[in-house]
Amino acid sequence: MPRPKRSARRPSRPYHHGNLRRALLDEAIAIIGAEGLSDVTLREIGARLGVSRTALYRHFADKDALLAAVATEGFRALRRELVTAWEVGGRGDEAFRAMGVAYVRFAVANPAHYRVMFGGAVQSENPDPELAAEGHGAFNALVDPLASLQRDGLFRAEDPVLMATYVWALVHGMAMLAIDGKLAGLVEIETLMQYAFDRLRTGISAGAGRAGVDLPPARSTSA
Amino acid sequence: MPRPKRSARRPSRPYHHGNLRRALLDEAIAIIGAEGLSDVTLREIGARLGVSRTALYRHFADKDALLAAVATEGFRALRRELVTAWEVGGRGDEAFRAMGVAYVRFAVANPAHYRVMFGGAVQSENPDPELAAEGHGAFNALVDPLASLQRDGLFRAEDPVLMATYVWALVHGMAMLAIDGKLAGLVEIETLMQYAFDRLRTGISAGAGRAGVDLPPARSTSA
DNA sequence: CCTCCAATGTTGCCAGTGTCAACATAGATA
DNA sequence: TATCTATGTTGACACTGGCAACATTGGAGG
Repeated sequence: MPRPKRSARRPSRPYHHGNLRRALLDEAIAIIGAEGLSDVTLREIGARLGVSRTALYRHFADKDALLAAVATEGFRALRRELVTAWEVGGRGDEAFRAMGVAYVRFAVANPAHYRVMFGGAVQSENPDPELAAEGHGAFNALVDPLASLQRDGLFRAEDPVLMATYVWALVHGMAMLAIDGKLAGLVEIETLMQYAFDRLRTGISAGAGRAGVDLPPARSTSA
Repeated sequence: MPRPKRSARRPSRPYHHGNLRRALLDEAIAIIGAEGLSDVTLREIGARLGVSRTALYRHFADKDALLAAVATEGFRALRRELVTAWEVGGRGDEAFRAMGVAYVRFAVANPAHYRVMFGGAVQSENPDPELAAEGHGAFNALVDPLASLQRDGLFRAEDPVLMATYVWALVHGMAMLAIDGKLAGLVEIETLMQYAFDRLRTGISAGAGRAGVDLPPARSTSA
């Protein structure tokens, strides 16, 4: 069922667009957010920008390169969310939980975009250094706070990269299950998060208290 | 780059195949395992079976229905792995860890198939009751042992579905990160698993011992 | 046995996709 | 001003999933 294409070319735009690369990227992200990945088609992007379908090839090697750039933008935005949560939260124990919540909420709020960031559509072939760099950046937004909490004696003093990967797997898993609708009828994602972060804390915390007994009251992550 | 198509139709096969539905399914799974999801094309499947490209439509509504069936088979196989790990492992604490290891290894061994089981290619539209049922079956292979360990007083006595979902998110997250190559240069998946299951155990166990102190020695999951 | 029909498989065709080669245009540079 | 190069366009092509119309068959009823 062919959607009615809006936005035929603006009557009098110059032959050269000026900043087409950026526009293509933004339009792709917009479509992903509004319609979904399957509606991201070179022809559709071109049509919306009033530009021909192959104009894109002057700015990206191919469609995968465009999606890699989309993914890169995603990691950049995600890192911003994480850093904000950490700093606004007070850079402590609770702020770390807030980062986890922010991570999952980002994925749930932008499911298609989040899938592009992972999902084999991209990374398998050409490694795209920019994407890798931005991905590491987002990961480090997790590692650094964690190492800091270890230094403060709040978390177990273990390889912070290993611990961060563990935490990453947990939030990524919750995000993916939520996005793919696998939690329907089981649990609300917010409920799962609160439970998971409690159990996570018990698992990695260095604090006193017997295992199986909750640590001091701590909860406030606006949920 | 068009691959050379092998297996032109066998000279004298009867017009009616006999059990084409099963053959289509197996061939799709075979291609997914050997080449990847993007090589699963109706024409390719037909060619390999020496059957026309649209024969499939007498057995599946469309390509998504075929993939849903593939996913269903995947959940069935996964559940078998889990149940085996639990029973062979002795239905105890260690057997539970073995289930986790088996889960992640299944995904890593069959990455494309595992992606079909999740990944939006399938479940979003027509719910496919068979797929849902088999998915719940695999999930219950996790819930039941967990509830059993709770009854034995080994794990915290909490909503077993909630706890199982938490565990599921963790193994799913590790599996996806590994499959998507996001762990490259960070950690080996087996190392991550061993660490994660130690921390998980500390988090959900009801046992004595101070938090932050490892529980009694327990490790043997052939890794 | 024959007849007929529903199930199964095939062929022709269509719209839609990503991509390339050849061409067009225009901003910058000499 | 002349020309060069970056940028954008047009016309193909091979490939995909899917439908409609047709072909072939095995089996059920007479």
